[in-house]
Amino acid sequence: MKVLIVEDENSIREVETAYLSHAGFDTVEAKDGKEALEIFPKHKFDLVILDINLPEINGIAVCKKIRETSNVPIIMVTARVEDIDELVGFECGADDYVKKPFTPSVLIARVKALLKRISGSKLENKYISIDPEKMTITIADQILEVTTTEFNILYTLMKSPGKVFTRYEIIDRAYDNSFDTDILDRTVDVHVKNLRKKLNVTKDLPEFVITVIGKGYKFNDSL
Amino acid sequence: MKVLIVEDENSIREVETAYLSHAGFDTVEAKDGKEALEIFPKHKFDLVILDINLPEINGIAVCKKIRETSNVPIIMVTARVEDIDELVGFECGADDYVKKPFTPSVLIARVKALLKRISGSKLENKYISIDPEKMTITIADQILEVTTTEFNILYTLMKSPGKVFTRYEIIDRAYDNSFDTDILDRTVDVHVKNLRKKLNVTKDLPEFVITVIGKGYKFNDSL
DNA sequence: TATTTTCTTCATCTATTTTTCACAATGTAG
DNA sequence: CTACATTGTGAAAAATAGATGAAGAAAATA
Repeated sequence: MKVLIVEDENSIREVETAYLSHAGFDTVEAKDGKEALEIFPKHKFDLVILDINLPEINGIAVCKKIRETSNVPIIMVTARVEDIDELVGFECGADDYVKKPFTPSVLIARVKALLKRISGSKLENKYISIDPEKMTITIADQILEVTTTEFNILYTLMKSPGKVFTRYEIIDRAYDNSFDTDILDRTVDVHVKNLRKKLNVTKDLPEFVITVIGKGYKFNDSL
Repeated sequence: MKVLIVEDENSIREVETAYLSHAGFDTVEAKDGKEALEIFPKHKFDLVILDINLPEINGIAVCKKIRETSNVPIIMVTARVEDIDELVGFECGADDYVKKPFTPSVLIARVKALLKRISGSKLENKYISIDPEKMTITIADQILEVTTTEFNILYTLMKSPGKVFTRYEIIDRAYDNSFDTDILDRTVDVHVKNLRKKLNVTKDLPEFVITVIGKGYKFNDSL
């Protein structure tokens, strides 16, 4: 788990880094908005912690800029409560707000909570919506009934649209860490077949699960 | 996997070497920047760990010098957080930064993470972009459909632009380590032919895969 | 325990890819 | 320029990979 910490005050930034590292996160620091935007595309961050009052480019602008290319979870940090009030009304795309001063444990708690929230959150596009909490798949206003395995496979693929998963990767992720699975990779084919049949509720639907011959499957990322 | 460790303090260098060796890496040590630049071209390193504060030639200069001839992954190490801040903004070409003091396990984790990140990362230039994760090739905003073998061949060549690969080297690398392949080398010609046809999406494109008569093929490195 | 549902395996069919081959085209050395 | 070697190419054959239906095993439910 990689976190980008954007904060101009050295002391605060170091504390944030120290605690997040200690909590097992990989951290990268940026001391102003310009630097943050330079660093951001060079890594694959799972979360961004962003101070609002930054020199040069302020946090809100950084947040909007990041949102142009990424849905990475963002936590905004500020000393002024008024900022938070404004921000919440004012759509900047952040996922959570934390008020300074905060204790490190509060920050860690918020980070973990956000990651958990995001990781289990709905995924949707124009055609399909999938809700892991309710374990439902909705297409064209129809709620589909799929099995747990089918759901997990679709959810795995859909979390990273376009990324090609091998059959073994799919087994690893869609089955609850059951490491000793000596399941044949061909089993995935059968689940995909059944899933496709269920997803195909109306005509004119695009192909959701795409076969990548010689590799595995991916979720259609051109939707 | 061969790692070059550049660090002037004996005790730290020894610890780094010990842990990396234990983790299965082949290590070579250099105790200053001058030595590093002498040793570097003599081996084929998969990664470089580079201290910033070195006598004579500092780490940043070493990094830039290495970058003139190689894209080897580089991890910069420093005791001063300010260094990292500066560096990240300041393009020196390193791929990751680690703050001293670090525990050995942190170093190993970063090394592994970096190698993983690099190994599966996108390659691109002005004309073409190739994404191993999505297994896609993009030219002039068009996503091409190529087979697994074609993709692997292009990816192999593109990872080392300008380097000439014999047909057998291509077979070795583009096929999943299936050593006992008794495939004719001319098969590569056919794949290259088909690949070229697919890459040729618009006019005015440069030649991507170049024939080196009597040797093999290389990726055009003048793009 | 009986019943139902889900999961896995297997055999078969179909689609796609990979390889080979023969010949054309091109490059190279004398 | 000729003769030889190497590469390009289209098409057929061979090999591989994926889709599918069905059946038994396993798991969940009643």
